[in-house]
Amino acid sequence: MTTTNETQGLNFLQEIIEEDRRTGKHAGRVHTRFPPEPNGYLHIGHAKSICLNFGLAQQYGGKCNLRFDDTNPVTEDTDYVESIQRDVKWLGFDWEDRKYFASDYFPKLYDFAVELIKQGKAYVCSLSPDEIREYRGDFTTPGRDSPYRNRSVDENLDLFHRMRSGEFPDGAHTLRAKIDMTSPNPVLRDPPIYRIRHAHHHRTGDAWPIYPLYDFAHCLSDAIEGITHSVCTLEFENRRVLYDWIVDNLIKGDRPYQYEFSRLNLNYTVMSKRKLLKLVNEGFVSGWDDPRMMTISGLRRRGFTPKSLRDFATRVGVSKTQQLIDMGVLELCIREDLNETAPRAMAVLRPLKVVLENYPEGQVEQLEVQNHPQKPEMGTRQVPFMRELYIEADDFMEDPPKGFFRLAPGKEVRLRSAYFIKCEKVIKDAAGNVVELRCSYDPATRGGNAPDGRKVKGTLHWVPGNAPTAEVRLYDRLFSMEDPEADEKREFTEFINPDSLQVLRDARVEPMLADAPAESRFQFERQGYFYVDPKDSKAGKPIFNRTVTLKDSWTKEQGKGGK
RNA sequence: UGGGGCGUCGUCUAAUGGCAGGACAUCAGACUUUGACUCUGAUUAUCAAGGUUCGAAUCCUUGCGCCCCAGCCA
Repeated sequence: MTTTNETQGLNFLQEIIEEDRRTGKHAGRVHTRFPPEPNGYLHIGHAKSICLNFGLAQQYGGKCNLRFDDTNPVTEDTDYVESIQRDVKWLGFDWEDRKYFASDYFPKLYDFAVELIKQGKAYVCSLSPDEIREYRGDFTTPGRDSPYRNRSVDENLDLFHRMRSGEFPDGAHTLRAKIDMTSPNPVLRDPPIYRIRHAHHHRTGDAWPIYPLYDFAHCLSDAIEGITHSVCTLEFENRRVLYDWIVDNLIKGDRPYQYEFSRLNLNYTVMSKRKLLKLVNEGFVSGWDDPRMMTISGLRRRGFTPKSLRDFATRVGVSKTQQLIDMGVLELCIREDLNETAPRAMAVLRPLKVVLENYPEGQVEQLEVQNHPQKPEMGTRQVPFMRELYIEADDFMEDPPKGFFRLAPGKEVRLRSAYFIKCEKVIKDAAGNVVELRCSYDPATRGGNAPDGRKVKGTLHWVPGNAPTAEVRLYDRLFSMEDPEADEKREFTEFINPDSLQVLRDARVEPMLADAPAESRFQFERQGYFYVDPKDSKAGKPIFNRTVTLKDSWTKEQGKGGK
C-alpha cells in the first residue's frame, strides 16, 4: 500500500547509455543497429531485438540502422531481404535512409584485412578444415601454432591477393587473425576471418571468391556506420574480446562497443531459425507465414497487431538472465489490444439448429446489435431474426452438470440482443445425436430483457437460419510440450500438437461477416478474436483465422473436476 | 574438464547498504445482455552456508545450480 510513486527502474542497457551520456562517451550519441542475416524469416525473438534497438535510439534521440549481415552467400537470399524489411516496417519502425548491407563493405573490409596483415596481425593459413580443428585444441588442451603462422608479411599479402583474385579452390586457404593459440577462450585461437567461397552472392554476384566471417565483418561494419552501442544476444558474449581486438587494431577514434542481452524463449514453441526452417521445408506447416509459426509474418497472418507485439517486447523486459516467457503473456497482449479495437460479431462455429415453434413462419425482424459493449461510439448493426436459428452445439447439453448456465431441456436462456428462449423438445437422429432443438421464445423479451424482471444466467450467441457459411481456422499452440527441445533423444517435431489446426468448413456467420474485407478483425462473441486471412479469402468468401481465444473460466472450471 | 555469463514469487522484472515492489499466472469475490471486459482481495520469492555491518537481495568468502563456447555459420 502506501504511496506508489515507484519509478520503473531502467534496464541495464539504458543504464549504460545514460552513464555514457553523463561521461560524454561517443559525444553523447546513441546509434544502434538491427543486423539480421537474410537467411530466414524474422521471428518473435527478433521482434524483441528490433523493439530494443529502435526503441533505445528513439528514447535517446539517436538513430537505428537496418543492416543485413550478408557475409555467407550460400544461405542467403533476396526473398529474405524483402520479408525482413516488410516485417520491420510492419512492426512500426523506420530506418529512414539507413538500409545497409555488410556486402556493401566488402572492399573496405578487404582493405582492413590487408592492413591487419601489414601490422603482422593476420596470416594466410593453408591448413585444411580438419587440420584447423585439430590444431585448435579443445576446452582443456591449448591449441598449437599453425605451421603457416610465421609467413612473412609479403608472402601473406601475395597469398591473400591471390585468394581474392580467385586463384585457389574453396578451402585451400584462410586468412586468420594472429592472436593466441593457447588462449583459454577458443575464440582467440587464431580465428579465421576470411574464407574462400566460390559462391554467387545475392547482391555482389560473382565479384568475390572470398568472404569475411562474422567476427571480422560485424564489428567493422558497426565501426563504419558509426554505431555506438552494438547490442546482441548472450551467445556472442565470448566473442566480445575478439570484437574489441579487431576494433582496437583497426579503428582510431570513437568506436562501437558490444553489449549482450538474453534472447527470448517462449514455451510451447521453438525459436531457432534452423528449426523453423525444418518445419517449413519438411511440410509440418504451410510456410514461414503459417499462423502457428512464431515468425513475425506468421503472427501477422494469425491476426496479431504490431502494437501487441511491441507491448509484448516491453513486458518481457531486457536483462541477462535466461528468460522463458509464458505464452500467456503474448496472449494477454493481443487480447488487451483487440478488446479495445475489434468490433463484436456473432458466428456459430459448430451449428445446432433451433426452431422457435411459436415464432411466425416466414417472419423476419431486424434486431439492432451493439458493435462493442463498452464503446457505443462504435455503433450498432442489424441482425435478422427468424423462426429457424443456429446456436453453438456446445451451448446445449441434454444432461448438464451443475453450474451449466446454457441451454438444456426445460431451461431458459437469452439469445444475445434478441429474446429469451426455452428448450421444449430435443430431436435426435437414429444414432442418438442431437440434431435439432424445438424451443419457444418469449415475445415480451425483445432486446433481451424480461419486463417481469426474471433473470437468466446464460446469454448465447446465435445466427439466423439463413446465415452464410464460412471457413474458420482454429489455431492452437504448435507444440503440445512446454519445451519441445528438452528431450535430446527425440526430434522436436515429434511433439507437434496434432490439434494445432482445426478447419471448420460449416461455420455459420452473421450476414455482415460475409463481406468482411481481408485483414479485418472481429471478436466473435464468447469465442475469440478472428482475422480475415489475407491469402486464402476471396471476395464474399472470407476465411477466418482464430488469433486467440477469449479467456474461458467455464472450460477451466470443467477441467478441474476430474476428466 | 578450461573460459565466459547468470541465479529475486510458478514466469518475467524492480529495489544499486535502509519497509523485497510491479506485471503475468493462480485462487477467492463483485459486476455482467460475451462464463469476456472491468473492479476488489489473497497466496507465493532474494540458490546455500559462513562473514562484514546498527542494518545485506545488494559488499566479501566458499560451495551449488543453470546457460554459452571446441563452424572456413551468424
